Amino acid sequence: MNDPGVGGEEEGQLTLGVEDARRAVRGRRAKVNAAADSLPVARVVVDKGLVHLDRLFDYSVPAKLAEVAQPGVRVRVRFGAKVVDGRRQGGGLIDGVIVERVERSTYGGPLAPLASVTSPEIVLAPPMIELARAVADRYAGTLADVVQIALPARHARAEAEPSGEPLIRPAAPAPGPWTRYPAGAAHLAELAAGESPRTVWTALPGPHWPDEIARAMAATLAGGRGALAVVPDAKSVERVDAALTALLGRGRHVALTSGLGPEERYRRWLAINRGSVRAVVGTRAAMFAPVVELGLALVWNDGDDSHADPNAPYPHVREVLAMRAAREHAGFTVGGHATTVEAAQLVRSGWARPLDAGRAAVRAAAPLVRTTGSDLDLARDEAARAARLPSLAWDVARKALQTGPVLVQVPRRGYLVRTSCLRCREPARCAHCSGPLELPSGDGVLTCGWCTRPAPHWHCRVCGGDRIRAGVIGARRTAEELGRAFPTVPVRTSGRDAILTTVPDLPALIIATPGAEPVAPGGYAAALLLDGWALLTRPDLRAGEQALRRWLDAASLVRPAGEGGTLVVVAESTLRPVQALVRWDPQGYALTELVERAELNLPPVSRMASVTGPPAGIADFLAVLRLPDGADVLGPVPVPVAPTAPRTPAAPPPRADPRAAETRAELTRALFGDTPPPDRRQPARPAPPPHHERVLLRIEPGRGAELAHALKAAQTLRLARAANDPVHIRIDPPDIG
DNA sequence: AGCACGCCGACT
DNA sequence: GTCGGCGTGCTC
Repeated sequence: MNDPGVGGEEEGQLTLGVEDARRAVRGRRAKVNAAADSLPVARVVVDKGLVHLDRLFDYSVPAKLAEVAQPGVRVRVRFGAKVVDGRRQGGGLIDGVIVERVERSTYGGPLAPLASVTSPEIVLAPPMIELARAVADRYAGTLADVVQIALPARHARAEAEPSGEPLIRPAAPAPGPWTRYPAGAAHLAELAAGESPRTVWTALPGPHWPDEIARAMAATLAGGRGALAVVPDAKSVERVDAALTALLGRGRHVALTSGLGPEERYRRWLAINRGSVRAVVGTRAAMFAPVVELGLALVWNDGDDSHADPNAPYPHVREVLAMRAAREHAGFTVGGHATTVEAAQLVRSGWARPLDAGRAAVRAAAPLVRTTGSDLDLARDEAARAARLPSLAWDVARKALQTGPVLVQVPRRGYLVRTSCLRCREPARCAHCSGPLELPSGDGVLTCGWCTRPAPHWHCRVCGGDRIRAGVIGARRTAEELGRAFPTVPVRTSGRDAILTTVPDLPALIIATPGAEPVAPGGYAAALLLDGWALLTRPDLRAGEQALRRWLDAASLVRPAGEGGTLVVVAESTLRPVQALVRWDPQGYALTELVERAELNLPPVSRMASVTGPPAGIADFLAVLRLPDGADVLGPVPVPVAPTAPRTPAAPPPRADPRAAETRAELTRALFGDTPPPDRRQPARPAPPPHHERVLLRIEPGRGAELAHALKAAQTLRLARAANDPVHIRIDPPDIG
């Protein structure tokens, strides 16, 4: 505790109520612990403790902290103390942030004083607190949880350094690659003029998107405002960072990635917070970067999983940035080679407008896309057969390898597959609630995974077929197999654990999983997208959308058709995502998907939430829940106890404390000799398998806030009563079949 | 979540 | 009697 904090608490002091304190001040008996003269109460969000109870705690502000204890500063407070004879006992020091200063407390009891102000740095200015509050409400979470995500750890040394003067505005950049978009230059001009356009940007295939992001940011800077871009991974941060450096030089922007150490992270974050730097590119956590006077909030590739924060309450970058843009009157862009259904909804609702290039420009930039069925039509060549490579893929690869590298995209292992129509492969859905139909291993009755209704007379709502196909993932082609098929060509792999960033423009086979594709500076001569159907039959509402996004991302690394670039996708050419790829029409796909989701009452048109926990907890939660009119309850259904689930009650502990039992045994042995008394405990019953349930809640469009509010109220009520059988709430659950 | 108060069974 | 088990409730 030799931190240069400002102390306010004397050891063993008598706690004064606010009124007492003010009387003391008035009576000119002001002692060390007298409360501040004006706004003597600080409302504090505490960092630990009441994990789920979303409350602020009031503390009195000692006079000596009156100036420094501003809203937004970090403080230390005593928490959890007991009052004995008017004296506070126990209670540890915990971290918190002052949310506001008020004249009087609504709390009935005596207030403890702020123990100290950790530093005068305002790390959570009121607008950011309001944002955190809104995000917490949107996701039925707590302010403390959101603050924890938004604030980086403090580092005293970084804080002691000056952050430098804000730099002068750069000149507006040339439109550069934006000239390929009819409205591109105008969009930059709007940003530079201080306007706040909201756009859904469908990026042309090719390597220019980092430069395009950098130019949009630079235009915003030219208009005197700040810009924030959030991208899915460190690799993408590097690309945008490089483009910004090329455009602005050094010192005008920062990159925020999780790879930074705590000191450097906090140093950069402070530079942003202090207004020294106004352009920020980063990964997920950067969504809360306190850019001064935000003029543009941009998210790239919003369909990527990494944009969903893994910490409660699981805010999504796209949603948070949209909220920020609205609150801070900033421009907003969601961009990618693909279009998510959520982005399409932003356009359809009129909240954002499309920003795209038109058919001719797309045709000029995209590779030739060809499709081939998966298992039919295997190549005649012996080695290609062994690698299960269709003849078209084989031919294209062989030819392309004469002019450059060839990318082979293989899906990762471990996709679960549910049921689909045998004829058209449309996922089988429940006629009542549109949930995914599952085929239990025991009996053969099709059952809805959401509402548990059986579907014995299912028929496909697309083609009318009535035969079910239970998906099984075929054997994955390996790099070695491909290597044998092309023995003279170097084979390199890029995947989860070893990601290649770039590969030279030389003939080589590059095997990569989705998202890990390296960039070839001159573009790949060809790309093969294998196992397309495996991506498509994943038990996920977004399977088609995700597959298309991964294909488009890979396809964007291939040379244009005019330069011989060719893409082969191994999947049924009649499937909608495949057709969307062939036509290079991500927006059309997203729009169709959106219309369908609306018809089926599925997200993001309807808002959904899941509640997971032990059956007793779910039952109690539902009993307590006052659901808004018209909301649906689907389930509950049993679910495996997820590793991410809230504190799996690890194998029920033995009834009695084993150590106590042991010492007692020792004691009896010492007292009564070596013969232990008969053990009267019940013979160990086999522990019941851990079992959770999940219930889905659904509400019509536009009423998500009501649902979140009701869920949070029920959660709060239960937690106030007892902490038994805790349940876990998640708005926008990612895995709803 | 911690942590304390408080009310029932085994040992002395 | 007294120790100590964890059920219930509070934390500014």
